[in-house]
Amino acid sequence: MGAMTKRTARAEPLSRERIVRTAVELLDTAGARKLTFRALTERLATGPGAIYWHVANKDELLAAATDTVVADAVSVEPGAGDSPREAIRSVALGLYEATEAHPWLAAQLAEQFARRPWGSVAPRVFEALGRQVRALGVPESGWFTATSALMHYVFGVAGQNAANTDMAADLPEGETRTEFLEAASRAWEALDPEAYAFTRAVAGQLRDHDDRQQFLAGVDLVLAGIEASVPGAASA
Amino acid sequence: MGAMTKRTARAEPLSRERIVRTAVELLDTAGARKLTFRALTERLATGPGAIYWHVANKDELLAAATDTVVADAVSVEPGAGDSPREAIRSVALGLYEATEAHPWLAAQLAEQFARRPWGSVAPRVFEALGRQVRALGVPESGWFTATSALMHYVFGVAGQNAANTDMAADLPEGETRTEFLEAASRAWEALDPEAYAFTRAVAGQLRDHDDRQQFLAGVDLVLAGIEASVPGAASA
DNA sequence: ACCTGAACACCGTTCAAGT
DNA sequence: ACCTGAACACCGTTCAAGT
Repeated sequence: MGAMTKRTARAEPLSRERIVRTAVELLDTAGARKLTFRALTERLATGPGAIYWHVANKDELLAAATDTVVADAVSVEPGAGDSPREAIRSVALGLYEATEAHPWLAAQLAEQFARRPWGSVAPRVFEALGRQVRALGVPESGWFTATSALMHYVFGVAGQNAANTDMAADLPEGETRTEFLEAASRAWEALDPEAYAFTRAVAGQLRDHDDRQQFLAGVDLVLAGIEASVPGAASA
Repeated sequence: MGAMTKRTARAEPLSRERIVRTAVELLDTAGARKLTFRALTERLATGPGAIYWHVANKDELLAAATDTVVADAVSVEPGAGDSPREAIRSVALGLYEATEAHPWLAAQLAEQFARRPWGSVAPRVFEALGRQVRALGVPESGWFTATSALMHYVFGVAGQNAANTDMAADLPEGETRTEFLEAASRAWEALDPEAYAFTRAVAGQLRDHDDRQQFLAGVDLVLAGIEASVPGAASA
């Protein structure tokens, strides 16, 4: 219509922060595979060169996007009256919910943590979980092992559960989580009875489980293992 | 030299199996980012169309490559005299070592398991770990939770440790694992003393830990949590 | 049934040139 | 200091055509 053809909000000047924010939006709405510099330049109404002035490359952009979201998820302070155990559950749940809200996050968490453990993402998660591990009474020599185990569990599960949401936006469409689990469960039931006796026996649990409840059950399980290493404590 | 210019072994005809095997070789030697259809056609001395006749697309090729390697890693039967606990450790260690030998594997495991849990990779791992979980005496209602927790831990750690090897082939070169941990540890020590008190305190453990030993310590920790849910058993 | 290879529709990244 | 946008060197995938 008329002289103004650009439909993008243009008041805000380009900045690293705005680029990262737009990247997160694009990741959330279109999926990881659709985050391209082309799509970004279109949304921001600039050229690729402008983006490269603020951001070194795509890897750095993904790292920054991941960091923003994780910082947000971890920033929720546990309630003052919470036991360490409750605090760990709430930190873990916060990360779990972040991966639900941002289906691309889980894969990026794994990627970031693996490729740049010195980056900002790992310390954030490590710190949030580790403080509560310490409060649990774990001796200092066990801090690293216990916190690592917790973190790996959280990342692992979050990755698996989130991906299905991702698929809905990315691959076949209209498939709900229930249908997805239904299909997976049926596939497990169709496995060879001898070679896959255990997996077949557990197909029903795969079908009926509730993701969040299952996630917390696993956190409790790891917590039980950690608490077993606490000198004075009796098991809850 | 002379009339024979193609240096590739040509006796073997093209087949899905040969394509997958070549893909694994390429992944191992050149890294995940260098596995392209271009590189593949060159090594196999064909055109892309030939590959697409045997394999649907790149995703399927990666799935097949992952499946081969996992099948191999999991195929090692635990010793007849092993306790379930020892058997779990040896299955876990087998997967850990596979990700050490194939640095690209960890990321693919996460990917495969997330995007296609009905695929062949997940059941293989689930079955190998789950049989021992059952042998441990875990009640049936806890099989899924316990096995999932174990598997996620194994994948999580494997991912983190393997990536550094990957980086050596992929990003900056010449960096050894020790130097890598040294740098990460120093970065953790330089964090803000208030916001990152725990992470700073643990920087030394990051620097000094042995990957494999740490991995097994985590497995033991999760095992302790699982055993806490076994009715009759006393803790080891 | 199996393979060829040109072509298509994309990528991330660079860089001379502008303001 | 910040931005433009054409150009470069790639991708995965398709498909008419061959044998």
